[in-house]
Amino acid sequence: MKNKRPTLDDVAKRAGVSKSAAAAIFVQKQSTVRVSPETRSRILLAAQEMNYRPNAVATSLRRQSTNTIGYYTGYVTVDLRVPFHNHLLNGIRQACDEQKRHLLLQGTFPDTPIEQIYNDLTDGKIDGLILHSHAGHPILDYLRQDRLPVISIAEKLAGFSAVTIDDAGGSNSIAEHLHALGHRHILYRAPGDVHTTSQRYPQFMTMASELGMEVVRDSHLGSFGEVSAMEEELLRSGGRSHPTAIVCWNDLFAHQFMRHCKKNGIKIPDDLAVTGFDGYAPHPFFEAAPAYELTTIRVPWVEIGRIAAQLLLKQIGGAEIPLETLVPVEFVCGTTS
Amino acid sequence: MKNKRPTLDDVAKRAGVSKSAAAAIFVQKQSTVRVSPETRSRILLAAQEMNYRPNAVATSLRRQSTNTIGYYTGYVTVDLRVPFHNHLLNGIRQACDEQKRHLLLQGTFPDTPIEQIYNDLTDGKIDGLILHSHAGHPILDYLRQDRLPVISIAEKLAGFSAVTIDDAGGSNSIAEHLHALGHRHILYRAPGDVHTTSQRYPQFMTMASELGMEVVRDSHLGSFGEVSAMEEELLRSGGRSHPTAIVCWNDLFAHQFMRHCKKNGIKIPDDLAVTGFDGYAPHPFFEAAPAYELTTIRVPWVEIGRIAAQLLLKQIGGAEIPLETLVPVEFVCGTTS
DNA sequence: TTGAAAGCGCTAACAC
DNA sequence: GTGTTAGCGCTTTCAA
Repeated sequence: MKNKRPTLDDVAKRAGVSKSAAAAIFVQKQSTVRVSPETRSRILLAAQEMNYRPNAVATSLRRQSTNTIGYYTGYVTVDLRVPFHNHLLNGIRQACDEQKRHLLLQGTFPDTPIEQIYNDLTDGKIDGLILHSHAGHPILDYLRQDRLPVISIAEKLAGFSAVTIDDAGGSNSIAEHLHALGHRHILYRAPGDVHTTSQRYPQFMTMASELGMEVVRDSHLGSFGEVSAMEEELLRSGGRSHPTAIVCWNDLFAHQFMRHCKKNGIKIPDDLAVTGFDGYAPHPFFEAAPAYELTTIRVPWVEIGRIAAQLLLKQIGGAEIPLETLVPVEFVCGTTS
Repeated sequence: MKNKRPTLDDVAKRAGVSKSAAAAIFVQKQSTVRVSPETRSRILLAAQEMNYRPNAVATSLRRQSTNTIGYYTGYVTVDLRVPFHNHLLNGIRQACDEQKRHLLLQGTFPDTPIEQIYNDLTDGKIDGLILHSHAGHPILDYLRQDRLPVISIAEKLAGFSAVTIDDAGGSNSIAEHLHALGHRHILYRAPGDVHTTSQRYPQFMTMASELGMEVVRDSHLGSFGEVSAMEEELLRSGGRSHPTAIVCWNDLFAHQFMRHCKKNGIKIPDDLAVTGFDGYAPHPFFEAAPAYELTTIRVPWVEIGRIAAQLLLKQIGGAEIPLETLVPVEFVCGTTS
């Protein structure tokens, strides 16, 4: 039973027809070749008897396309347990499902040389790439040399179309919200080196200044938002410019901070208000209710993944797609402010 | 810049050598063909000048293997936001990374006809499959006809190797734990139609009986573990056989139940003890602390994914692998019992 | 050490 | 309508 798999040739021979007659029946798109109903059923019978199924790799080689798209992040290796990745990839998958495409997660670790990554991305296994990276990342120059369709997530990158989110609008909402609550001294928690903050922080600063709030930025944090010595210091000192609200560039940093507060008996929002950014909607059924309902900006990452994949597939199909597609965000008032 | 990509032929021509000489240099495994150092560098130079990279699809066709494995679940469509899926897939990815393989998530939705799924799974795009399904699922018969290497997750399935978890041991631990706490009347929450419970429930029953506990099973639940009318009834009635502990076949059902308790003012664990099963370890940095620390059985799904992928890759490599690999679980005492 | 040639399994243009 | 044929880009055997 487990012999070599039959090829189109085998089927054609058994049905007593030529390869092209048989091919015409299995080819997705309408072939120019016409087959009489009688021949057709003879071929189908033969195929069934032999348990024939077309070989996708041969088809891909011939057609120069694989019906598969890829995802690459230039930040870290993909850990699917991280909400950002699983939400985004879930959206990408949805779009793939709808359009009967496949999603390839290439194997790469942090120390894979860039040429190797470039190779893997452009060696023909995928028809297009969803890219989560930032200006200056070495993969960009490589990809620009290539003809592989690419769409960027969350960041505009010269030479590629992008799906971006309304970081500015979200930052404004938070500034206005805190101002309305009477906060005047803010601590902004963000890493020094991550590019996403480059959108969120300046806008928040601008809006906060306009509203007459003072902002201190702490960028000496652990890469997962652990509380720094400077922060501890600032929180201890009870002076005039003691911050009353902690604005975090993302939810993770907010949760890290709240963990610290819990340990140290700091009451939220009575002693300090805390806000985040990203607002991964918990899965309606599968997630436990979080301990705090964070005030945050909800970014619809699932939807963003879907939109990006849909646009990419259009582009692969030869259509022009807009250079930027801005996805709106939503202010969510929780119990931490 | 963005011309057609050069082929091996192009490189060979430019270097003034034959295709096979050039091939010998790019082929992964040691070729029988030997090339002089001088020729070699001439070829490499030409390749570099033309920005040549081998076409993976052509290689796959020729080699009849793709360095890619797939994942299919026969239960529901893959929602990556569900901890079970993202933990398992994360483990699979880890193994793929380590061995420089790729992971393909095929596009399928619930109503895709089974033949279509079978086709997608066995049309040559993947070298092997990680399967999460149950006895009686129609895909099994199809896959058995094929030569595609398959490894099953969490369930023994005739004809395939499996990575299983110690459901029995975990169930025993819970029974003993509750017994030690003095519980004698238990409500067991499980769906009627899911096969995972077939391992957990009978074992729990056996152990509970041995210990002299009484168990009522409620299987008339919503598919996400919503509380049923019978359960409400049972909880209201305060008779002798009123359950004092609720054992859930998985964490999800436990969380659903606790949500109900919270709404109805039922105190845990004072009024009722609750236990789960699966215990997805929260990601150390990226997840908010859950509202309750559930007493549960921790199943190392990430590790299971890794082990399954490693075994599958061995099998693809031609090695014999054990028919069953049992992964131990760990009792975790939380604050809900 | 190098080159020629035969496929892997399929598609599509073209001739009958 | 149906069959023939030339590749897609690569690997590998075999002969030179």
